[in-house]
Amino acid sequence: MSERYDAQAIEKKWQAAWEASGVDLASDDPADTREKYYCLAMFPYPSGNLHMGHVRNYCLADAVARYKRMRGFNVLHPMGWDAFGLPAENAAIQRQRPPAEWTYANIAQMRGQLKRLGLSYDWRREIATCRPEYYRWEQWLFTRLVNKGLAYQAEAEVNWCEDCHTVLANEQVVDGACWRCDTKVIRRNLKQWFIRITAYAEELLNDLDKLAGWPERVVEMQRNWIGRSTGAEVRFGVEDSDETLDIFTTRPDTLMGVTYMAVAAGHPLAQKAALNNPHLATFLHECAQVSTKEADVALMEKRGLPTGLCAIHPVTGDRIPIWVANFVLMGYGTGAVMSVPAHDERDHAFAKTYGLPIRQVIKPREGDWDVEKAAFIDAGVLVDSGEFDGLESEAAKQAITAWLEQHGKGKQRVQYRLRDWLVSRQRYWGAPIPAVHCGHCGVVMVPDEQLPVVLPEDLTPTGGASPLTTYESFVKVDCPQCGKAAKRETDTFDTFMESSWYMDRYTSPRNESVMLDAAAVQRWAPVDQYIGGVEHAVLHLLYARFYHKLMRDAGLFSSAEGGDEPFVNLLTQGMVLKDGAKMSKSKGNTVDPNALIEEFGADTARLFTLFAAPPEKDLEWHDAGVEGANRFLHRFWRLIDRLEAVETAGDDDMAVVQQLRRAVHLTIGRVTHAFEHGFAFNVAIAALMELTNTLYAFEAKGEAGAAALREGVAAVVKMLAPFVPHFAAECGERLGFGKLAVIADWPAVDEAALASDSVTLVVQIAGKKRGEITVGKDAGQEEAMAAARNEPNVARWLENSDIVKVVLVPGRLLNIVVKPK
RNA sequence: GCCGGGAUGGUGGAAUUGGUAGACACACGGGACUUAAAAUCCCGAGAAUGGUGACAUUCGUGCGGGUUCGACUCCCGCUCCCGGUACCA
Repeated sequence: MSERYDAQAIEKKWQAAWEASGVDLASDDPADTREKYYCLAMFPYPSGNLHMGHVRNYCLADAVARYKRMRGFNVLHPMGWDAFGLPAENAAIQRQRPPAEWTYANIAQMRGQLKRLGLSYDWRREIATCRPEYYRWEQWLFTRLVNKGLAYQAEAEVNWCEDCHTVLANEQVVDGACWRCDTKVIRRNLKQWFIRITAYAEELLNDLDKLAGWPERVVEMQRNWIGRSTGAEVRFGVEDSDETLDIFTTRPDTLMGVTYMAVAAGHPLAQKAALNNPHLATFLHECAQVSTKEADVALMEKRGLPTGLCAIHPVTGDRIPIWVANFVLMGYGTGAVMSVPAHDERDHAFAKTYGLPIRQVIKPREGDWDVEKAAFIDAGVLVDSGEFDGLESEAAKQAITAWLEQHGKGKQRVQYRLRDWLVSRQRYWGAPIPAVHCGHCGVVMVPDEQLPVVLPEDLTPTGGASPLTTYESFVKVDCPQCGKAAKRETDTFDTFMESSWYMDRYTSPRNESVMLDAAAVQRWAPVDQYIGGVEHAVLHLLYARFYHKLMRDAGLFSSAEGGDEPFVNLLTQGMVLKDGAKMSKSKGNTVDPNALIEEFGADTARLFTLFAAPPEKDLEWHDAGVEGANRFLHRFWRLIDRLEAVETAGDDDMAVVQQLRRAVHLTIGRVTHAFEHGFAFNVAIAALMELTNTLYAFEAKGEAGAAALREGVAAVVKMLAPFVPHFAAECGERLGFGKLAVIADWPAVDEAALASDSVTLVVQIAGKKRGEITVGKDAGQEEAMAAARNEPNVARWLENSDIVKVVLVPGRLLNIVVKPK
């Protein structure tokens, strides 16, 4: 009889053993012939303490990594820190200490927590993105993008607080006001850095087809985000002016139905018209008081005002009033749209509100439609469209676009919803943008030999403008080109920059001479399995795909070496909830992983998070379930006690032994399936619990029974290893396995043990279950029907009916369709 | 608003992807062991009706329709909840 299962002692013991043995390290040895497997969980923001979402994410990934090692792969499973970001600045403001201090302390704290969970990382490869040896390569790549014209500066709207004199993140705008001082937020134009992701829109869209290992929903979200649409660019004239008003429309077939134009408040025409129109100027000012959040813009009341200007219709030459509308966005398309109230719902509502004319130019192919009542938005046949009358919508799109092209008033164009990536932030705790502003040379990029531009780590933000802007030793710099006194750029990069390439950097994380070592990329990339929250479905995952292609095209690796896509398979895990809401400090519904580990041990925490819900669904936290997971480990521990005490003097019923072996090998098949398809670990663990119950119920009487029992227990131990590695290792030791054997090989299914001569069929009468029969495994319809008629309940149902049809699903069911006599 | 997803017993969830709805677990109830409790082991359980009972019947996967021999699963129309919405990460 062994001692009670002592999680704390066991976990300490095995963590030390694994660290000493180096089993978790990924081998770069070219002589290592094992197939590679790159398993990556999204690295955390070092916010202070590990939360349950992290635990779930990393336990999932660790189970995959450990399983793959057991299957003989050379596994790369790294960890690091997405260390720049807003929360560090917020903490710094509150504590009046530099964000670097807080960040490094958090990293140390969280690293300890990850180690305590027994996650099998190759810690030699740890990355912190706030280190200059990491972000220098981002700066290096960025200067190349600028040279290629893939990065540029342009004006963009930001949320601005007049009082704090600073740019606000969307998160810092609460009900249209500054979160700190409650001042009404206004939109302001600033010169910003962009990366031309739209130049890659087509490839990012097309390569979605390569992502067969991604959830369909994520692919769909990216497809919609990129939002490719084909339409026409149309050039309207402006009355009494040389200017033109360019718009894009996906419905050139409705061109003859335009009754007004709508431009954004920030559009030059609107600004110009407001100069001698105080009423309009007031309206434009009001429009600037909505945050830049898309949801805010979309939900606000649709309002507008005429500019007094008129556009000239490119075909008819008609005068068309130009309105300013608050729902037209400057940063999207050309900042202007043509409005066809008869055939667009939003235009229709706007026209109704302001009494604008509604002109029908498309009719349904059959029947009539009253456009005064509602917009007709489907395709149809053109009417009141002059020479285009009678054309179908599709043909009309072609014809009208062709006409515009012939007359130099437009052309066919592909438009993306995707906008260029705004990468500059007016913040301190981020990677410096490697540019210098020179009075003589203009904007000059920092040359390679002066990289990295190191961020001073000892500043403390106050909540106003970034402390970098007033930090002389940072700002004052000689122009790299002419040598005269110049000013350093004080904007920093969006933190998505760092998280967009870390997956590739992990392949050669310590390389000081290149951003990526092509040989290392070839060895490890792309990531075979990426795991992280659904909330990253679009932004992070799109930027990372983009960045991978940028690095490829910068010549750091070829398609053949690193692939065109960074992540082959993606698992998007659900959130951890409590009382129906996402766990968060502000809601006060967090569960501290540390307390859990101290009370029950890391293995219990691991087992519960994997068992409580399927990985891709949200996990509702209940403390009670944790005890259940712990109880299972204790129960299995006692099963080994029972195995050790088994007596083998008697004789076993071989049929029963065979049945046990069948259960064991069915379970091996089910658990293996979970690892190979979809990672439904909750079901895999349930299967292991079920088998444990079966093993408990089995009583070995002789050698054969004892052997089958031992085989079953050993199989469960091995299959538990990816989930509860310390526990499994200790059980393995009790069973006499070699020191590292438990984490070294995966049990195989013995096909012979699965064989069975008979099957149980459900018998249905007209689709309702009325009984069960046991027949030979190859039984045909006649044999099954004969057996069914022998079932009293089935026979009773057949008594007063005629059989209309019989459906036999082999191995599953027999459905007898009847009608009353 | 737009894009994506979800809803199954008291609870978390399962259902081989159109074939026995509720595996496994939690909570609960009963029994065994114990002086007692804890722990452990065994058993029970969707709801309703009938039957002493084995059992049988009806209803049942958010709501309303449809397809099918058969629907949690597919189609059409809704409701509510969650994620994203470009400066949270």
